[in-house]
Formats: sequence, structure tokens, C-alpha cells
Amino acid sequence: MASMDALSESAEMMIKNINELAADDKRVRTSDLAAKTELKPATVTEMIQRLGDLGLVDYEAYHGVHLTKQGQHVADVIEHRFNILERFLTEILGVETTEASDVACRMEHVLTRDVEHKLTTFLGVDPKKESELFCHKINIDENDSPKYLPLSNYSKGKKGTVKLIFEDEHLSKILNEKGIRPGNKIMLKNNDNNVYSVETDKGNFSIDRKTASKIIIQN
Amino acid sequence: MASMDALSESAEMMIKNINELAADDKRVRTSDLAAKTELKPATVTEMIQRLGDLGLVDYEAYHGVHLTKQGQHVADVIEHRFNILERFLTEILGVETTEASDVACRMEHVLTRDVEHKLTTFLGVDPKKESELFCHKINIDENDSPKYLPLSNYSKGKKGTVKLIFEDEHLSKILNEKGIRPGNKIMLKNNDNNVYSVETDKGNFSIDRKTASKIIIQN
DNA sequence: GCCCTAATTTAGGTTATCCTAAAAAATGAG
DNA sequence: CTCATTTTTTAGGATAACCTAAATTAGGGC
Repeated sequence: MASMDALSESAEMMIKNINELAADDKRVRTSDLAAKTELKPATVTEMIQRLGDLGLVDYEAYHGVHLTKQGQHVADVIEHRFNILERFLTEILGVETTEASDVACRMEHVLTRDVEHKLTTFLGVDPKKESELFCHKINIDENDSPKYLPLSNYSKGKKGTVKLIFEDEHLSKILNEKGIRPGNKIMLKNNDNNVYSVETDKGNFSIDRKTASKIIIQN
Repeated sequence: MASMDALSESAEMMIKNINELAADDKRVRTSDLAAKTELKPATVTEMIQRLGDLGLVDYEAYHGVHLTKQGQHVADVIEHRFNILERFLTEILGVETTEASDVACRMEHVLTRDVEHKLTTFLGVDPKKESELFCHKINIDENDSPKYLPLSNYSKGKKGTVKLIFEDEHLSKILNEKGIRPGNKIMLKNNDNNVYSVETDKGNFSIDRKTASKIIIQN
């Protein structure tokens, strides 16, 4: 958590490898870590001693390590970051598995929690884990969640940005000329008798209710 | 290029900062670099001497540095990687600018050329930089092409299948009603002025660029 | 239970990246 | 042009992450 951000890439990699070698509750041996990380045993010893001092592993001389609760948490975070990065690189960008794995393994150490969450949302549920293919599930707390409403539901004086317009014939062309098109800002000045008075950068216009219901505005 | 991969994050950051401070052909001073990098002048001297040995900067004692052709190339690559990463984080994931900038600044050093190219294709040409006339001319040799593209990077007349939508509940509900949901086929009829006109089995409508960038389509 | 081998740790070295303090060079004010 | 001030460099130190070689410990075969 707090300690998370302070960890070096090397330290995080060691924790990751300890986690991957951990079977049952068995302690992970120095030589196995040396083999997996391609470091010398002496280097591994030095590293796990330091991780021990940080309270991330339980180190006992000559008897290997296992992750503490805190260390396990770090391992879980890194594993998740690796997985989503690898999925993004392979599934979305179409990067080769080997390269995707390498790049994800370097990027996992620089993600923030926010980027991690947003990327997770972007990817949706892992199709390997859940059956519904790519069906996005939006849980997320979102304080920045924008609200979308049809212009017809807007209240007087409210300003917003046009998000999308459900087209029928000629409508979008006409609205476009009046400055009502996706991306533009507009303000609802008044609505009486199902007539919507709107101010745009092109001036003021009135729209009927049916049309207004097809214009979606973001706050 | 070859030397590129061997450079440390610190060295790359120094080159980046030299590039950003370079005005005209003037040499960049040690003290200015120290101020910008928040390192001590002595540290900067040490670093630029090492970069000089690598042939990436032209260093003259007491008279600052400027980038060699090779160093300029490194700076350009890093700048481009930073820009696309920052754009991905803000435009696609919706990360705050400050955080996006920080994270991009760490990630820029671990991207490979392949990932850089694929991400660039994914994002398309920055609308702020190039007129929209050129917006979709980048196409795209098969090997470099991501499997999925945002709708915002689709070319006119192209058909595809919606794969995922990254948005909040309100918008996705609306899009869903209009036939933009994972699994459905859609066609981009037109895109002018950052307005995307789409045909689905439920009809036609228009979407702004930001929204379009969050709708991912498979060819 | 003892000894040998394999595993592990310690000791000490190297390099990169930071630092501070002191020395050296450039600059500009008179 | 001189000298005080500012800038830059050098010298020397710390720490992290690697290394090799030597010392230590653990564990199995007998």
C-alpha cells in the first residue's frame, strides 16, 4: 500500500517471483529464486534480507522465505497489473504474446491504482474467466461519472455538451447549422409549451419536444 | 536505436530535458538542467559527461551541451512515446491530466517500437495536430495493425463489430438502445468535424469524437 | 552420529545514480 | 582589465543492485 510506491522494480520482481514459486505454505528456496530471476544466489540473499527488513517477507537464514500478508498484497497487485497490461497489449493492440509479456512486465511497476482501475474497466471481464465475451461491467465508484440526458429532460438554464444525436432525415444537417452537433456546448434557455429555446455558439434557436428528445447532452 | 534500448531511465530523462530546454542552436546550461530535473548541478555534470561519452550529446566543459543527431533521435522517440501514452491515458481511459502525464513519463522508457507503433495506430493521428483531411490516411500494414480500433479511428464506409464500450452506465444504456453494444455490427457512414455518423440495425446517429474513442470495434 | 556435498551466506568488489563541499573557471561591473 | 560573484567541475561519500570467491550451514548416505 504505502510501502508499495516506494519499492524498486527489482524488489517488486523478487516479490512477484517468490509468489510464483510458492507452493502450499512451503518456504521458497534461495536457489530456486536465483534460477527463476537469473540472479546469483548471493544477490537473492541480499535482496530477500532487505525485503525481510521491510516486513514484506518472512526470512529465516538458510531456510528460505515466504510472503507476509503485506508482501502477499504487493504480489497480488503486481500480478493483477501484469494481467491487465498483458491483456490490453495482446487483445486490443494485437502485440505478440512474448513481447506483450515482456513489456507488461516492465510496465506493471509504474502503473498507479487509478490507471489500473480504469484499464480494468476498459477491458471489462476477462473472457477466459467469465463466459460473456467482452461484456463490460461497470461497477466503479466514479465521482467523475458524467450524466447524459436528452435535451427534452433538461432544466431551464442548464448548460452542457452535446453528446450524440439520434438522426432522422435532414435533422442532423439542420441542427448542425445551428451549432447543435456532438462536441459543441449548448444551453437551454427556456422551455414552455413543449418548445425548447437553446443558445449555441451560432445563436438562439427553438426546437420542438420530439426533436429535443433525440439530442443527448452531457453535464 | 541500438543504443536506445541500453539507456537507463535517468539517461533518457536527461536527454528529454536537454531537448525541452534547447532553444535555437544554443547550448543548454548545467544549471538550467539542474533546475528542471531537480538534481544537483554536480549530478547533471556527471550525467552529461557520460552522455557525451556515448555520443548522444556534444559536451564542452563549462559551456553546456547540445544533442547530437543520435541524441536528437532518442529525444524524438521518447517525446513521441510520451505523447501517445498521455493521449491514450487521457482520451481513452479518462485519466486526469496530471496523473496521466506522470504515468506516461514513467512508461515512455519501457515501450518497444512495436508497441509504440500499434498504440499510435490505435489512437490515430492527433486531431489537434493534423487537419482532419489527413485523419484516416494512416493505413496500416497488416502486421502493425491492432486487432481492435476505436470508432474514432475508423475510416469512412468501414464496417465492423462492436467489441466493447468504455463508458459509464448512462451513456452505455443509451448506446445500447440504439444498437451500439458488444456483438452488434455497425458502419461508420461519415466523419466530418469530429462528428461520427454511424449506421446500426436500429438506425443512424451521430457521436462526438471523445465518445467514439471509447467504442472499440473489431474489423 | 559423522562426514561430504550442495546450498546458503558473508565479505568484498563494481557500477550507476544520487549527494555535499571544495576547487576552478567564466562572467560582468566598475 | 581586474576582481568579486556566479557557475561549473572535481573530489569524495552513500546506497542499491549486481557480481565472485570464500566461509558457513544443512541434510543425506553410510
